[in-house]
Amino acid sequence: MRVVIFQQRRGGVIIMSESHARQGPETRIRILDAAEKLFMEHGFDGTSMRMITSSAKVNLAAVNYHFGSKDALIQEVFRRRLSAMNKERLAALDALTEAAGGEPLKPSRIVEAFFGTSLEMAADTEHGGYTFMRLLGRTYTEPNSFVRQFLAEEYSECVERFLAELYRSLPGVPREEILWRFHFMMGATSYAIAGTDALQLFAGQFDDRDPARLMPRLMSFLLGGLRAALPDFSEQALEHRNAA
Amino acid sequence: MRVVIFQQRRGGVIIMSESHARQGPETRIRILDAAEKLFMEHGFDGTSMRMITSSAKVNLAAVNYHFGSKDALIQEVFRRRLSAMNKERLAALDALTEAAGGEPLKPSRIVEAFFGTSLEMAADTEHGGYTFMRLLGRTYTEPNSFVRQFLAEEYSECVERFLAELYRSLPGVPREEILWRFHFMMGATSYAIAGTDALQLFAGQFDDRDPARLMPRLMSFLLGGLRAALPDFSEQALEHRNAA
DNA sequence: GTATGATTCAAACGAACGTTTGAACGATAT
DNA sequence: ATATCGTTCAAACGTTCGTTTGAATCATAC
Repeated sequence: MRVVIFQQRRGGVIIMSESHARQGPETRIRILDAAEKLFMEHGFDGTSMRMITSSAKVNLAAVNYHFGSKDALIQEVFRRRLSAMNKERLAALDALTEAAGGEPLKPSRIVEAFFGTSLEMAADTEHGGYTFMRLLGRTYTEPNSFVRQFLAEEYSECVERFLAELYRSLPGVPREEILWRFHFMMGATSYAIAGTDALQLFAGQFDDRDPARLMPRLMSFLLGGLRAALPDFSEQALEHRNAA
Repeated sequence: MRVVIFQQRRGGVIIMSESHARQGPETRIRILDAAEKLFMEHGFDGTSMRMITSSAKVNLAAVNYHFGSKDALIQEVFRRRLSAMNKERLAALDALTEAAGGEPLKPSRIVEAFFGTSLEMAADTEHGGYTFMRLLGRTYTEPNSFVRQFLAEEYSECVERFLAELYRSLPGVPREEILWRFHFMMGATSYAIAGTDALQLFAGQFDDRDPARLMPRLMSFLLGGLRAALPDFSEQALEHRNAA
């Protein structure tokens, strides 16, 4: 009767390094990489254990041995990337606030620190960053997935700090509007990363997908939206809608 | 040996009206409504035939009898809504161009005609419009789904016409930039509709979800992004990224 | 009333699913 | 050499999947 403690994951790094790879790279990593790619392409339910293990060239039982279950594997796929990404974001924000010396930051700097990190990660096609960012984009829109709860916890601290800086940076703008616009910015960024196919389909002559140009393109759009004139909630808007 | 021709769907309306509803509303409609809701909540793969038929209170075999297969059901879920929505969009655009009498339209009008239609449909919680728009939002981000091909075909004509009007409306802006910004606008709108949970999670104090206010909110953001200053592709941008 | 043809129904089909099992393996420690 | 322990392996577990089947059920046409 073998008992495996899955909470060993963190300390397990030490064990792993002493251990021996029977067939090439570490099995855990191979599984995570394969799962990440397949989850991005086919979703969680559309990806079977057999697809993952055969793609990673490991035995079918390896996932349950190393991670415990399919759900636990999903969580680990997100954990290993999200934590680092949000740490990078917070570090960029810390650098900005320190350089500003107590003064409110420029909105453009805040937006660049947050969404620029997304784009940089998405530009990394060599180490799976691109794959992961597309997976992240499609996971946002899955309402009932248990991953949602996980994402919220992982994001909350980071988003709270960036929102606080945005509030300071735009003192004349109601916080509710900033919150909404932050939401819109996330949507635009998510599509910029994940939805290239969608754009390509109804626009055949579409060539310039140079990731180096995506950054200034997206930033122009985001900042234009963030600094746009405030919405008009008067009855004029209602008349306007009825007329249309 | 019973033979069922599934291509009867269109002419089938006549047959259906002569027919008799053995148990309340038409079985087809009940299935489509239940499937739409379940697909939105759990995705295509996460929704089983048994979930659909038990939710619609019909026999398990009813889906295969009326639609032929699960995939065909998925297509029909989209077809019955998408066609009407894009027709409405094109009608709105026709009304605008006619009123303008050959002159280029104002960008704000074009954006309102396209994305306003999305919001209006999403505001309809009584007839399933809201459910469908959320389903649509999550389907955009599923790369390998066969529905993607279907969506592209259904959208292409409509998007082409709106893009053409945007080009005419913004003669000084490179078409590639307009295309990208249209893409960004689709992302922001999709999140505005589908991603309310995401926003709520990391912003607990979030109250104002009044759909009547969403329209001017989103329009301000979209137009601000569309009319933003053009991106700077000079080497300055690269230096800037290295500095950050 | 009887034949017709569309629809519903309970039951079953083979295939694929996530997971478990116990033996085999291989490097390290004694 | 032998015992130990983490890992891999082939095989099987019970469950659920989408789909099919053939009989039962209904309103209509004759």
